[in-house]
Amino acid sequence: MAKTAKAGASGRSKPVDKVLLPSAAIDTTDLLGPRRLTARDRANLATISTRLRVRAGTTIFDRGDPSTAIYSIGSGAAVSFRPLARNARRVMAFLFADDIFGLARGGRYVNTVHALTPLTIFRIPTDSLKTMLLRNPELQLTFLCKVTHALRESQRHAILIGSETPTSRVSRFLTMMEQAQPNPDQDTVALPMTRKDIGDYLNLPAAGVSAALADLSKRGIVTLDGPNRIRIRDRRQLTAVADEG
Amino acid sequence: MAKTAKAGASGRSKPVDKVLLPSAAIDTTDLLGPRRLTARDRANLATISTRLRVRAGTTIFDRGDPSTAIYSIGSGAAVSFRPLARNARRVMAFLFADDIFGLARGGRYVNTVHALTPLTIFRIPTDSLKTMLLRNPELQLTFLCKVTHALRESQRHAILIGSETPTSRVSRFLTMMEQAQPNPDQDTVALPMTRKDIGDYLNLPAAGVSAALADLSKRGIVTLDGPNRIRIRDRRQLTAVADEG
DNA sequence: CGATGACTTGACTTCGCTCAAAGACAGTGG
DNA sequence: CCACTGTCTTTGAGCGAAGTCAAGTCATCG
Repeated sequence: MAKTAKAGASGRSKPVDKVLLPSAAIDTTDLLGPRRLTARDRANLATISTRLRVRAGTTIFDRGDPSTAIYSIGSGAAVSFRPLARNARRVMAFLFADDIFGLARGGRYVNTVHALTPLTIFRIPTDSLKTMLLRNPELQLTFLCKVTHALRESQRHAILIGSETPTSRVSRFLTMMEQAQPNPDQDTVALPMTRKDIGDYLNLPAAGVSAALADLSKRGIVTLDGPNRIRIRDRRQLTAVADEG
Repeated sequence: MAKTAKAGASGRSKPVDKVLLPSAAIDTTDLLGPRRLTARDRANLATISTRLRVRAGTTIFDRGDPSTAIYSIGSGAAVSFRPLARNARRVMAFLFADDIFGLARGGRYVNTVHALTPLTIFRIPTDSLKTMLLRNPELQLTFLCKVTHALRESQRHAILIGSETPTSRVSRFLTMMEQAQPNPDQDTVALPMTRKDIGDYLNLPAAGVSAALADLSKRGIVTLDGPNRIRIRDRRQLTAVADEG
């Protein structure tokens, strides 16, 4: 390590020797590949979690609600978003089976979570979970890895938002959705969310999402089997468009 | 919980009943306030970490390098970024004292990290750390909280990038930098990075950053004590501009 | 069968990016 | 001590792309 590089703060700027005091953010760890929950872990978690069924359109919790539990998705799809000024919102993530949600700060949920489809979820009280994690370091490591993975996803999201063109963003989004929810059908991607949801995730107006999809369609890269199912025709071009944006 | 809401997928779109298979992302946990390392934790970590000093401009590691350790910053500032196509890059985070970095995937670092200033860092081999975390669940919980915090920061970053106007983005950025590196001087913010660094973080051209700062300056909201030190004149307006973008 | 909500499409307008040139320092070497 | 050089920064002009808005279509639901 420690290769040379163009000076960090040269020219006009003083080298700014040490400056700067403590902080708290992170960039982060990994420690191991994608750890899956073991059968025993699942059994343990089952003892402290309750299973719930909710209808499509339900709000699981709102940003600002007291956070007493975290949740895991058994089946279905949900959307996690943050309300912004001028009643806009930023969609932070789409959630599918095995995803965990319930990010909190200061005892309050940070994001609002909506069910996009009928959902089965597992509710795990925070304090029980904490006790269990402290008694079971292996299980805790699994959670650490899961959060780390969420961090990587969030970073991909930040990159996604920054992509130049709308078409590029949508292309990337399609490949992400395909990875997130494995093959319901080969070469086909389910979109259980509205164009506005997608737009709020990609930082695009809903009309822009439509336009980008139309663009991809005209180029023969995808076809629309109804508004909520996309068929990928040319995977190579799709990733090409995604990358060069 | 479970309030009603406008139907998730109504109108033309079929309710898309359950669909969707396993995945791995997360939204996430918190479990506790910002846990600080205890004196004993620090002592323990000291036994497996080595202290390094690096010059400004040094590359600590590149994206793709084998990841054998994670790092913690003792003092100084660094930037973590990801190279993109067309030799652009996306800055993922600016790192200051007490921040951890070294996010990896599949045994490779995900981001490149550059020293912006002279740096003292602590190198912690991954496998030693893993062993220690498994033996010390309390310490591991601290790490879990740190990663969770990093996740929150990354989500803020995603929101930041999506902010409408350049001026709004820069305003938000200034308040973030102020929080990240506590008061070197009241109402003053140090910027140990170049305009291009800031732009690559905010998804703005360097010229756009300058323009936005000039804008804030003309409005009397900030003044520039040299290019690398900003003085905040009107905190109320600053946050107002940040929010309404 | 009418109403609602989602999606699509097109025209207009504006905002921000691209590009280029000038200005300002810090460090260097004479 | 001073001029030089390279880098970073600032500023301005022109242009293109993308967001806004509104109208039209379609499917589903009551």
